Parts: sequence; structure tokens; C-alpha cells
Amino acid sequence: MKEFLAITKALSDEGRVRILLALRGGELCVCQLIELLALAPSTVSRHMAILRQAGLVELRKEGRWAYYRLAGEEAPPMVRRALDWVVESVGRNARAQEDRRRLKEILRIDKEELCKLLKEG
Amino acid sequence: MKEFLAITKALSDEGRVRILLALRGGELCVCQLIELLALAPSTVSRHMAILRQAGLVELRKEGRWAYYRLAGEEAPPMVRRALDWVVESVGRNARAQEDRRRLKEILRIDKEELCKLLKEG
DNA sequence: TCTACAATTCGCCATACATCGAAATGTAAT
DNA sequence: ATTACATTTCGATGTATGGCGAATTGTAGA
Repeated sequence: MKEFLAITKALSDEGRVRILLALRGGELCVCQLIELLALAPSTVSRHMAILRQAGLVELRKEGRWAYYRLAGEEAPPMVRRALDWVVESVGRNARAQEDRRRLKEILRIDKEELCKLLKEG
Repeated sequence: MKEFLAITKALSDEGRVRILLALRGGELCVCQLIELLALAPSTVSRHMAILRQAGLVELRKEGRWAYYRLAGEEAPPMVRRALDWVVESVGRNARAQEDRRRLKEILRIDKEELCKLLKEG
């Protein structure tokens, strides 16, 4: 029950749901999610910790960068079904499509460049 | 997205999840849920309002009594899948089984009798 | 009409959570 | 070694949420 509630709580924030949907296209760097959601780095980092604690996303660290991806096939059925449910329920949402569009643009920018831009404003 | 978040928020409280699982056996009166969860009537009523707003349960009023049941087949797929997910994830939980046992006993008591007992404490 | 009563709504309190900026962490480059 | 920098952790603040008791609502019976 605790694990289940960790998932439902993780899913009960719009920003975190948007993150999960954005990760459908493959792993993303934290700075890319910061740009997408327009939130403070500390806030996004906290969101990722919550998603990770719930088992919904996995982390890969490479140098200074942190890449997050959706939980894989080996994840517990409870988690897999949660992710499927999210995608089927809000994957075609207006907000989700807008994010998809913006994400394409964000991915065009080099990561290093993107981080610089974030600092300036 | 708003409807989806209404569901995830509704599901992110243990008491409300227990209520949904208890309703698997068919509709229940509010006083029966009060007894099962050992919460104040006002609290249970609020929980039911949240579940109803999310579309997860339906209400039937009969005289002074209010009966709640799980959303039916005609409910949106998002809701149906949520309920299926809940049942499959925590339906066999220890807490859920204990509730099932206690619910059997509660259902043996006449509703009028049960309400009287609740007043006394 | 008046009373009893199941359920709901309201007002209040304590706790949990989202957010931010500042400080800390750890890695890469100079 | 030192600096630069992506990310995380920490501390503070405002808002949301769960809980209760009191007051309200609406229905059934006296």
C-alpha cells in the first residue's frame, strides 16, 4: 500500500505528469526538463526524487549530468500499469502536445548551450 | 489533465483507497464506511465528495441514507482503468483483506442499529 | 408542525507539500 | 590545486489537505 500511495502521490502533480510524458521520447537531462517546465532547478530536482522514489523513473549519471528515463520493462507491474495508464489518459492532452512541440525545439539546442541560457534568464 | 489529477489526488489517500476496495462487494451506506474506517462522519463525507468529484464512485440517495458504489461500465475509460489498477495493485493487500473481514461483520448489523452504535462511541 | 436523525457543509487546527534561493556536492577542465 | 558548473540538499514560506466538532440540510416519523 505504501508503494502504491507513493505512486499516486507522485502522479498527483501536473508538473510531474508532464515530466513522465516528456520522457516517452527517451531519456532527458535535468536542464532540459527545467527549460520545459520553466521551474527552478531545485524544484525539478525534487520532483525527480519523488518520481524516482515511486519507481516511475530511473537515473543515469554521466559526469556532471543526470539523465532520467521512464522505468523499464523490469519494473513492478504496479509501476508499468501506472505508466501505461498515464500515457493513455493524458498522453494526447493539449498540454502534452504543446510540451512535445517545445521539447523538439529544446532538443535542438546543445546541452551546454541550454544550461548557459538558463543562467541568463 | 484536470480530471486525471482529480483521480490521482483522490487515490493518494489511504482511507479513500480503502473505501474503493470496500465498495468492490457492492454499494455501502456512509455509516458503514464510518464504522469501517473509524473516522468522523464529516471526514468520511468529505472523502466521498472527493471520490465522487473524481468520478470514481456514484451516489444513490434513499431517504436519509446515502449509498455509494464504484463507477460503472459507462464511466470514462480513464476512470475504469484507474479502478482496475487500484484493485490489481492493492486489492490483495493485508489491510484490504483485514477490511474485507471486518466489513463482513459490519454488514451483519442492521443499518439503523449501526448508526445508533456510532453515536454511543 | 415539530422532532429525530443521516449526511453534509463550515470553521478551525495541525501537518504535508510545492516552490524558491542559498549553500553544498561532486565532476570536469584549467 | 583551483575554478567552473550541473545537480542536489537545505531552510524558509505560502498554500493545500486531512482531521474534528459544530452548525446546517433534508427527509421520515410523531
